[in-house]
Amino acid sequence: MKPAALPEEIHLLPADPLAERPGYALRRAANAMMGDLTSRLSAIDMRLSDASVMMLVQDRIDVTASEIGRTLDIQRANMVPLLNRLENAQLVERRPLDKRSSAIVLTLKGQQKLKQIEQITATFEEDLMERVPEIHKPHLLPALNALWR
Amino acid sequence: MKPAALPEEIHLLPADPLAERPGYALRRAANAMMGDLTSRLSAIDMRLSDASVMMLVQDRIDVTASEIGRTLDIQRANMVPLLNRLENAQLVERRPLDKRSSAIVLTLKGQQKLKQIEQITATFEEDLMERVPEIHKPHLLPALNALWR
DNA sequence: TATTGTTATACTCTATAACTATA
DNA sequence: TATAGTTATAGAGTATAACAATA
Repeated sequence: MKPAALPEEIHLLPADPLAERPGYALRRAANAMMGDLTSRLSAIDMRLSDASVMMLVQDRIDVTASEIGRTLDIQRANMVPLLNRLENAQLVERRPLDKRSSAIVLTLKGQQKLKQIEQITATFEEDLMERVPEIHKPHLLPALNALWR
Repeated sequence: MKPAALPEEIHLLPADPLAERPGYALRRAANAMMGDLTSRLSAIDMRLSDASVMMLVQDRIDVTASEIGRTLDIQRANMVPLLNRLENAQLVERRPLDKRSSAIVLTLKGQQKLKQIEQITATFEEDLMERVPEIHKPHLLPALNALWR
């Protein structure tokens, strides 16, 4: 049985019929979100993927480039230029674990940059969730995570 | 006040701390969704953007390339190769409205293709929503639309 | 004067294949 | 034998700037 339309949808005319499609709405929402966050992070010379790597590295010890890639769904090959950029900016270091792999660790400068990243993302997430009506708010994250985890 | 954690989150250990971030979850969910749908649509030689254009054109009369672009957030310049592809595949026609703009209309073949698109997307959307726990389901679409509309 | 369609181009992100050195 | 790191490259998708013709 189809659930009844929720209050805030009733008055919306389908000027764009695609907006009723969950896949389309998901795509547009993600694009809007990424555009906004990309622009905010560019103020501190960070890309989305840079920031996600920095945040992941913080929480783990002896994490390798391959592990980061598997966790964040970034191809192993694409981790190389990404980490090179971060290393050239002296934000991370490669510390050899054995003769073929290295732990990626934040430098002091990297830890400072991470604080900026966290300020920006915290404000960003507030602004993001502020747009969502109160009734829907607690459902968004678990619904999204159900779609990919 | 922060709402209490919902039941299905309680047992989840934050193996990936980024999964608690709504922006990150939105990005991953959208990527997973797009990968799936892209692969399904490739079976009938359609891309995501092709399918969205076909579905939009169906519902409107005398819609121009520029209007489609504005509605779907596709640059005017990028509409040209897209529509050329669809026209070469004899799925749409350009019907001159005046001396500078044309209405984009589905051909008979295009209408048949659209039926295939609708079958695929309907099944896709069922599979997509099936992954979302019942309590969250009615909240997903309105929450997503609040993020970009 | 603003808009449409168009061309050409550049840039980012992502994917793939292959290679070596090591576990 | 499988995996880590790397190189090189190719492909999507998207963005920008410019132009002629027309509203």
